[in-house]
Amino acid sequence: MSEIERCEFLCVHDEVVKKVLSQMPKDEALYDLAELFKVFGDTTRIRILYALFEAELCVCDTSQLLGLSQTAVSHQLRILKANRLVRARKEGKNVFYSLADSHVRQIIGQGMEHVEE
Amino acid sequence: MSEIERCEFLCVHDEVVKKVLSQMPKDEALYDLAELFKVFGDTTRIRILYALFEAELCVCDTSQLLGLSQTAVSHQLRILKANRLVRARKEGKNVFYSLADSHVRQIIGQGMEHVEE
DNA sequence: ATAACATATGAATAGATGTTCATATGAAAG
DNA sequence: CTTTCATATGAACATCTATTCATATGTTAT
Repeated sequence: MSEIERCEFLCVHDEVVKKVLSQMPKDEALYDLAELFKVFGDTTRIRILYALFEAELCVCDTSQLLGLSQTAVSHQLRILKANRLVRARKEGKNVFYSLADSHVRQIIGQGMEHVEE
Repeated sequence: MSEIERCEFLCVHDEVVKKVLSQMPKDEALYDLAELFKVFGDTTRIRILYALFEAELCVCDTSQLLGLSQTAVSHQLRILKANRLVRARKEGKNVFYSLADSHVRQIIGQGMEHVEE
């Protein structure tokens, strides 16, 4: 009898396991969810998002505001856009970015509440 | 005149910049926030958290439920606990973990909404 | 005490990720 | 059309992180 089987019969309450298994979202959804949070899980991106809380900003503005290189900001904005967290609006040579939807504020808001406790 | 200065005077609207700068949280808070989201940004940890949505589970249960090694689960639960996302309750040889507070559900819920759109 | 078991921990390795550097694209101005 | 500027992109490098393996801790039962 393997270690795994042993443990299963000792610890697991069948009903609980079945209940949990039946209510777990699909792996793909969980993967996507983790990918989304990964996007929030970087100081640079969080700072960019927070800056966009207050105003729409172009890449150049953002990089100066936050003391980052233009390239770094551009790379991160690309990731934010790919995950539909920001929107881009082109105006001449500039590209202005803004928050994409209300989820961004809500997710960050909840996170901040947790951190500040 | 450096590239940076050039850009600043061309793109930045002083009022906007001042407004954004004045409303940015402290770097420390933003760092902590990113650290928190980093915790959510891993498939294994998300799966563990979701499993705990439905029931309190011991390490062994969790590892079998999710098809992970005991060690991997233990390492991840340690991180979740350090970030106050789960609670531990010792009962004999077993340690039962459960969600720590309502923020966890809310943050994950918001994230799932965004992903499912 | 000793064996069996659940959990935790430390070190090592492999894979992922952010920044930088160099360069490309595309738009406005001269 | 050539220059200047804002932005984007690709490759390389350095750092971080999750898993595994080996082992330690602490609890229960014999």
